[in-house]
Amino acid sequence: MHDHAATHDHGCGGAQEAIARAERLCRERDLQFTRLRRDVLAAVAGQTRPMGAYDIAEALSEPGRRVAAVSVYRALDFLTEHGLVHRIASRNAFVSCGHAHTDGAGLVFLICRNCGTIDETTSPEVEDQLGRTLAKVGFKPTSRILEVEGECGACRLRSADD
Amino acid sequence: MHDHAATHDHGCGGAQEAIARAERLCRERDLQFTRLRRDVLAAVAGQTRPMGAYDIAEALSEPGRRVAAVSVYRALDFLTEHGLVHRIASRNAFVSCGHAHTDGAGLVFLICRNCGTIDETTSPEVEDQLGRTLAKVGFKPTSRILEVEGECGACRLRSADD
DNA sequence: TTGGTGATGATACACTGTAACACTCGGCCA
DNA sequence: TGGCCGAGTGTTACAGTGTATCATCACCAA
Repeated sequence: MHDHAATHDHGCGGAQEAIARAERLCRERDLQFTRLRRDVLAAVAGQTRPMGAYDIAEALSEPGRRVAAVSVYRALDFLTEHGLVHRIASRNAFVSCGHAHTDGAGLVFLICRNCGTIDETTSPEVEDQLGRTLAKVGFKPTSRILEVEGECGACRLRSADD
Repeated sequence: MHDHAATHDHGCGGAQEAIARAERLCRERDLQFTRLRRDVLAAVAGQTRPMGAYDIAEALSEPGRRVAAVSVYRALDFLTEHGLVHRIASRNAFVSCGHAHTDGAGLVFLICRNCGTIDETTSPEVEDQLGRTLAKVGFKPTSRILEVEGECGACRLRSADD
């Protein structure tokens, strides 16, 4: 397959997998994977675009059940804390984690200006250089966010077709 | 002095310099550096921590003059557009640009968890590796944000003193 | 049973950002 | 001179994002 490690494994099919991984992780760590948390994860994992907390709340609400945004935020706190979803700071929105990795280190988010999808990769080289740069200025990192906006591969091909 | 290129030149003294640079830039590009824009820049440049738009509005308001947040946002739009201040996405806040560079490319923001100050550097090496990584996955970048949270050099020394 | 803990529901609120409209001020042109 | 136009600003209202607080429920342990 393609030569880049991390690509869309969100998108409909990805939701099943994301939930399976979450269940496994919660069993291992003795955490509660409740219905709300599962539903929030499913909603986020069913999209290739980032969802706002209020979007999620609306998506989960139905005639019989009203899910308030605050509940969604709590579920998202849980999910982000355990690396199952990520927050996209530049969009105030959330995406499900496409990786199987445990710690959220070294992630790069690729946000397409055209189609809005978010892809996620890691780059040890970037990580490495960044670590070196930080060491040089005497800064001890605990977390970092790296978000790139631009045009994704699919959209570039599509616009080349014109 | 220290071996890292970019360090605090905000902080009180930096405000004068930031304004001087802004005036120069606006003259060059035939832009209006109005009182409001100058005051907003001064407020931001007088701090080493990021300021929220509402903080700025409050700081500029006095008995005789009420500055509404929306006015501050407009001034900030202008200032960010021309690279005079930067928005810190992870904090919904703004800092004045410590560099003399023109385009906002390759910036790294260092946010201290302890004292809250924000430092700014650039790293061609990180930039370079990131470009390579993006090329590999076929993503064409237009802008990026890179924000690192952790402990700054000053705070590390201070905590080592204990 | 009682008490504690973690998750959820519900309301209210604080903070962040934008839309829409009116007004002023300066420059420009008839 | 007078009128027009555009940029900047003031003002109000509102949309979107996130948190504080308290009540309730389920579950487990003493």
